[in-house]
Amino acid sequence: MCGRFTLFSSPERLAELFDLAEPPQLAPRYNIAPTQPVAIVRADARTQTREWALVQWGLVPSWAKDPSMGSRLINARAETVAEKPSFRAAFKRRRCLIPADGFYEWQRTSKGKQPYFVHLRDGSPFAMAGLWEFWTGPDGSALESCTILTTEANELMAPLHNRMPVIVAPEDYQNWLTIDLDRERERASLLHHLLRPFPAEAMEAYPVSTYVNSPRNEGADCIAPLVC
DNA sequence: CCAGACGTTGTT
DNA sequence: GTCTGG
DNA sequence: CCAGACGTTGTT
DNA sequence: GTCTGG
Repeated sequence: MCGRFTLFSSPERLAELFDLAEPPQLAPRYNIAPTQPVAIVRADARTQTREWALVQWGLVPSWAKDPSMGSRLINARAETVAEKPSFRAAFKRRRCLIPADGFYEWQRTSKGKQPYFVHLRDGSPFAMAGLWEFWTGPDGSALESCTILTTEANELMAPLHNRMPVIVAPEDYQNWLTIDLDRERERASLLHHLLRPFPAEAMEAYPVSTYVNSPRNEGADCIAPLVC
């Protein structure tokens, strides 16, 4: 699954990867946790352009009575996302990309839980597949939120965990962001095809200190290789 | 009909 | 043990 | 994901 | 909002 990740790549590099006119205003983050604000890239159907947004991690369905439901909807299974009541509306036309340059997974061992930092071999930032949603409170307050899609683990991840976030290849960004399943239902299979495990050969993982365990620890020490 | 759930993970 | 909050 | 709380009354 | 269970 994906319960923590990082985003410390330069705004210029992110603007280039996501083909955005303006670099996003983002400070480096090494321990992004559920309920915190996360940067997303989404398409504006009106203007046919991409935009950045900061939304809360943990999807709050539009029909939720209060926002507390979000803390339990930080991930959505790719296999069932099109059918689940909490996600299906967003899957049709509110998909997004969630920029990251790595994520954490905790391996369960006889000695407890060992965190690992997982990243691309070449160190590039990448995009996780996400959904976003909007919610309006009884008092008119507005909230935007998101969730990260998961799929089965690839060969690299399998020893650590049975699930991993969906990583979208750059050539698939446009389809993921812009297909409208209300108007083009036949393209659902194309979208589902994108939600496959990323190639293990392009990824790498190494153990890190349990310093990362607490969401209060936000420094670069989170990704320091564990010295035994 | 109304009430209550709506999710993922992991563990047993 | 289980739920909520970050 | 992990960390931290988990309760009521009354008083400041 | 929509579906399932009583």
